[in-house]
Amino acid sequence: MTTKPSPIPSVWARPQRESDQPALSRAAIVREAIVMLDAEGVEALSMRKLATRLNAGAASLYRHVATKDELMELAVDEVAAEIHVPPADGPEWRAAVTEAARSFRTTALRHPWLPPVLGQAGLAYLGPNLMSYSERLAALFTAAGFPDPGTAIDAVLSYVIGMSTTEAAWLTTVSRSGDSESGLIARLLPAVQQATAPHSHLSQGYAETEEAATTDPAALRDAKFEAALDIVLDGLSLRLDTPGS
Amino acid sequence: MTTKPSPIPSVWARPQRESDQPALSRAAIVREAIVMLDAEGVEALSMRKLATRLNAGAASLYRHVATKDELMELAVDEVAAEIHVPPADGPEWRAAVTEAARSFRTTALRHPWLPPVLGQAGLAYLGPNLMSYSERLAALFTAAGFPDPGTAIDAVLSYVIGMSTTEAAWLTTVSRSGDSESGLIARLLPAVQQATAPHSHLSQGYAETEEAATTDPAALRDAKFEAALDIVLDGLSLRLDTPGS
DNA sequence: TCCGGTGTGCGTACAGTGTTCGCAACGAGG
DNA sequence: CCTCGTTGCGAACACTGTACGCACACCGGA
Repeated sequence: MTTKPSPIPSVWARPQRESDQPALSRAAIVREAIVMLDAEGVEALSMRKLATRLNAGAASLYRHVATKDELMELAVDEVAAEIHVPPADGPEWRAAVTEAARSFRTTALRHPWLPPVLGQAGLAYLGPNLMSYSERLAALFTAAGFPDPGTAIDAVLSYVIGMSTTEAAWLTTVSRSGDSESGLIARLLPAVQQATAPHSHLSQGYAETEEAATTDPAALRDAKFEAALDIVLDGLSLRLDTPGS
Repeated sequence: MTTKPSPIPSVWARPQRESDQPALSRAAIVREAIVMLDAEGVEALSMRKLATRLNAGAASLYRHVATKDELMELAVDEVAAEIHVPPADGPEWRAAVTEAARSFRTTALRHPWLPPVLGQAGLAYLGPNLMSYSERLAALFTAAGFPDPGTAIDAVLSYVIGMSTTEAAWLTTVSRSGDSESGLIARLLPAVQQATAPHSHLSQGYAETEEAATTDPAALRDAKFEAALDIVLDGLSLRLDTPGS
């Protein structure tokens, strides 16, 4: 109100191109969007808040990005660049695939908004970084000698996506709760016990949950990821030793 | 305007409890929400539209449901009741698990909004139907004699979730495109070819895509699901034959 | 030196969202 | 008959994503 009281064009110091920030570019927008997503989650990202953070007006963003969905696709692909896949070198395929799977997971957990967005997006899959990720995975499996690399990719990638989705959802609720992971587990324990009470196998299984409150939950999640991944990789190795069909 | 021009309380036929619909209940709300979600997807569901469909005002819904997120959790759990798991009967575990996996997938594809919501939801997992699903899965794996049923569940469930998420995202884009599945594939082919051009392994792999335009895409998806599932199940069977550790 | 044209920033407005408040009408119990 | 707790809801609030159109900065040519 006090800063711009009159529309008098008798302006003294004109805008003079406030060169604090290096202007406004698609790259800068995407970068800052990712920062916001990481910090506060999907529902905290609004075009207006993002613009304010960039010292810009909301409408300005639309000069560089067609729509919020497109911005999301760009963010997804940008983040996909962080996933590391070892080069294809034949016999060491198991270690390499394990590394690729771990890298996907850590990226997904570093950006917990990623899995659900991936699950909605649709055509973000055509982004260059996601493309080159798939490409490198395919190269790895063909170099290893798999007769049907496509199915191999489906198996391990689906597993990794599913596991990461579940974990990311959990991490999101953790950070929304404002509590630590073990703290939330402890607070949740009564509810879980009550819910699992009528289910004999579950109450037995969720005895682990009690452990999780004492030991480090993150380490336990790591172990679970590795264990189930090993199952999938075992299944894969069968396809390699007996190249039937 | 013409229906309620004056606030005169000289009302003749009072509301008289319009008994077309059986009033308004949490169950009815959730049911109708699922109908809307199935028909038009997540972003088409708003409290106001939902209320209108139930011949009610928007605010009325909040008498039966605390928040939209809670409504979503209820919808997720309601839909989870459709997933079928065969009873645990020992040696036939492979067929039974396959059936459970297929049932999860068909449910997810019947309600394509489910996977992304599952990935955001957080504590929907404590709903009674999801609980009993997990319970029946656990029963199945323990009856089969797996030394570590938890990891077995992780492996197959993560795979199924990941695959269903990807497929559901694809089906969502298909239905948003207003085209048929093979029609959309055909229209998308140029873009895909361009995107995969610099990636040798991918352009080879996506040669299948050309097939998909001619043959039935749904059948092809079914086959892919089964093939990768078999890999996971092979890995599982190893854990059973050699009960190491 | 001026002069258009092009691209960028953005104030404003619109239609829609989830949710809250407070009031009206009802059915049941005393 | 009169209360009381419950249910429905009109209106309002604080937001959201996005379209429109104007103002201004820059730049190549005259």
